[in-house]
Amino acid sequence: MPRFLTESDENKFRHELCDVATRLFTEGGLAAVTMRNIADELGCSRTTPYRYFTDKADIIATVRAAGFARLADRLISVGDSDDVIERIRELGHQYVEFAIAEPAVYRLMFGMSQPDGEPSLLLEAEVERNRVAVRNAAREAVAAGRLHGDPGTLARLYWAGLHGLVELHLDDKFSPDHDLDSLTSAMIDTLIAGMRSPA
Amino acid sequence: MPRFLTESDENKFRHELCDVATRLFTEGGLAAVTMRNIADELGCSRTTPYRYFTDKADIIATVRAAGFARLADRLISVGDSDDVIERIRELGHQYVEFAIAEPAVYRLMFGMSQPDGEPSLLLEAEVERNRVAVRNAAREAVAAGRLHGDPGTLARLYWAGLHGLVELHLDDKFSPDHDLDSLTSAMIDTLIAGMRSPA
DNA sequence: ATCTATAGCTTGACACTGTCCATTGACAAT
DNA sequence: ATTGTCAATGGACAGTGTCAAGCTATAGAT
Repeated sequence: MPRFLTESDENKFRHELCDVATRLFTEGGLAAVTMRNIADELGCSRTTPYRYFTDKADIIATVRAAGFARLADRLISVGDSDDVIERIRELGHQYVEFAIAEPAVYRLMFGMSQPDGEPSLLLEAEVERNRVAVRNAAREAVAAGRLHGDPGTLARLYWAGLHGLVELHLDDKFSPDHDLDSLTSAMIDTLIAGMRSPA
Repeated sequence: MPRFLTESDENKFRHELCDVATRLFTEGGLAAVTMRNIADELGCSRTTPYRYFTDKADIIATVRAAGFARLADRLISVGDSDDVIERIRELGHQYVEFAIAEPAVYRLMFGMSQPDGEPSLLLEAEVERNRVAVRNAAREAVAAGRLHGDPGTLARLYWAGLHGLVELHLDDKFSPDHDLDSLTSAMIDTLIAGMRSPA
């Protein structure tokens, strides 16, 4: 009988490949993420990854899923402050901080949604973790009477506002002289202020 | 002396190629936008476009610029209503309507910002037209005393909120049961409400 | 200790991409 | 009619993702 791969062996390889792909993308953009480059960096043949991933698309999806996982960890790490509003503020700042810390990955996470084939379940699960992190914060604020409206709607608006801010900043769509930090605070303040008064 | 190309000849070819590329992208995604496909659709050789465009990147940039031009036309077409706030509302709805009308182009416009080479001046100019359209509306509202804050900041927040909403919708990042129209109204109302009270 | 069946890896193709470059074709001025 | 030259073409070339056949090394059977 030949040598068999432990499940932890598979996971280890997948993890290492994911790290390499992430680094290649961060350093050289999508053009640098090539099967040959990944293989060279990993010290294996160019077709070896096909044992562990079905596609190159599968690899990209895994990199994106890992990014969403790190973002969700950040959002969840925002502890229960005594002030619910303050917690929402901190959550927003953590969101933007992640985007600034990993701009390349952030753009890959949101800019590569292609309606091809069946979507990665792992990716979908990690996105959901982010959803609930924001939704929980909104729900608590509404329950505490500090915000008014449908928690689901409020969560979506909050996420969208922050995401739009980050994307336009990363794409340099804003006028040249803008400070993302103060703009982030302004967005958070404006949204929260708008959510305070009953509809 | 050989046959020379009129400047209008060049513009005509460029325009037709841009239309073809836009259609190919809308129908088959980025993978369908290939020099050979464009050439076949245009009835010319695969290298002929290189007389009119420097690169494939130049072609993509032109398609994006045309998209920004159509969006800017929409935003500018929002007439001076007697109510400044109502004008801002209508501008927001027009923005989202464009994204829904041309989702593929919208994603190309915002999802293809690569820090490669020198940026297309035409593209930059069309983006600026969008900026001023939103900024003017914000400026007027502040001048009329209906909104409070720095007009530039308000314009950026408004654009970012709408853009984030559209992107998360197009990328299916929201929970399954959401209505973009009502979400758009909610975003507009929330932002405007938050911008009403002095900071 | 030897043999063998086979999981995992590798190499060689293939179709495809964008783009350069030499060649061809067609036309305006002489 | 000749000619000079711009525009268009088709043949390459390096690069891509991926399939398929062959190779290697090893775990279990003898």
